[in-house]
Amino acid sequence: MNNDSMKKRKAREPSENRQQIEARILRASEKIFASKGFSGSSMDAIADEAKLSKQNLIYYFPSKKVLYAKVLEHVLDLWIEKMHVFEEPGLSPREIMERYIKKKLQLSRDYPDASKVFAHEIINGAPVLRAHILEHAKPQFERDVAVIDSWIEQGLIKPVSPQHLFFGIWASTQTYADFATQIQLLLGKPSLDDSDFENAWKFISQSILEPFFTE
Amino acid sequence: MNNDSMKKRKAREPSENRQQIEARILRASEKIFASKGFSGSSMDAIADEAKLSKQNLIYYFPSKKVLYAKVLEHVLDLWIEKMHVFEEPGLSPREIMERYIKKKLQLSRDYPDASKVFAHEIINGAPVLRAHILEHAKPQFERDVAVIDSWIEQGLIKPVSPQHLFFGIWASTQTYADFATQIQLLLGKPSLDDSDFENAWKFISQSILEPFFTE
DNA sequence: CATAAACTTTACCCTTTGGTAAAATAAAAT
DNA sequence: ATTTTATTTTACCAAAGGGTAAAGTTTATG
Repeated sequence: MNNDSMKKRKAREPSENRQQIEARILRASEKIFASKGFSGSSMDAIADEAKLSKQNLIYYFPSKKVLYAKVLEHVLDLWIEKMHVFEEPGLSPREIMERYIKKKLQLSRDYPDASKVFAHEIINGAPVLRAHILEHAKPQFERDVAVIDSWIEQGLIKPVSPQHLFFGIWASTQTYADFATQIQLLLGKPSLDDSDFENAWKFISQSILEPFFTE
Repeated sequence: MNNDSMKKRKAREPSENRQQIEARILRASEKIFASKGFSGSSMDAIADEAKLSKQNLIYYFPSKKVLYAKVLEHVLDLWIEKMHVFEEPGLSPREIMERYIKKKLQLSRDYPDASKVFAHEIINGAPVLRAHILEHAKPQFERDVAVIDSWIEQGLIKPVSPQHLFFGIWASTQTYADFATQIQLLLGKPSLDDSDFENAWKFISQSILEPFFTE
């Protein structure tokens, strides 16, 4: 008895349209969750932002939790999965960290909402991400810390607490996403532009690369 | 017709008790707003935290907005009013900035909830603080920037973008309040202790004081 | 101790919120 | 063309959320 002979017809492939709609919803969700966090965001607000009805939204994503989980998946992919110190042969510690910091800064510029969703989740006590952080991010973090430590042992860089080095890098790069509003207001600009990120980069590299990663 | 002759007795002075209760409520509110932000926090949750009924809470503070405004007042007082660069005679730029950074770090340790409330407000687009930032914080910021600039002109410190210097200081100090959860999880500690703040200070002073504020 | 003022509790009320259920419509596939 | 399947809309609903109103209770003071 093969499929063709059965009563049931084969389910349609997810149409191009459905994927587009889901993507639209996820972008909208990310935006809403970014500004209000999980409990402050309503399905109605998300539906509005995605330009469909709340009921229709629920048709695509059955609950707010599911939606939030999906958004977090994207965030994690950007923030943790792809963010670690790559020890590529031929690259000096300085070059590796330069890439790391530039990439982090790039993420803040390109995905500020993802950064904010992550910030909300952490400020909130990481109710959803706690397990993932312990199981995936922490081991990765420890490997990255070990890399820095080995550089110190080899005398390639100046002694520094690798842990706090990372905390500092994350803080000073993510601030350009999470606290963009404050920065814009203080700089008197409607939004952050290339030059702001250029200046951010200059400062961060002066304060982190220069002191520790110069032979 | 003097007061004594009138029917109405004079209103009681705010009793010791009332002040204590209001303080308790404000602490509770700060805690709840810190973890969930304005729209994610409910009067019920705040009442619970402050150990009184919702109705009773409303007796003391007539609305959530009012409560939030009061909490923000405290936050602003700590974060902005008292935080600026004091040009005390006899102190070198390095000493002044050392104090500034230490104080900031102290605030993160002593008032993490205040920091988080502020973070929520900013991530949210500063709906309530916008005016205050423009009218008070921005002018203060510009004065502080001018101080740094003058140090650079006098050749007292290495050239640096004063604006981004402040953004970097704020980010790397506040992260120990706002992102404490993440830091705890990654360090495998139940809470941040003195040694963590000591290490944070070492790192920040190495990355900010050393490079720019060493003659 | 009587009474005004301060505080607390009880009853409501309207709106928002996250969802369920099912009816109506659109789009494929046979 | 017809029947499945996918999508959208319409009707509801129970719980939560922010308050209002007023009754009841405590406390201080004349």
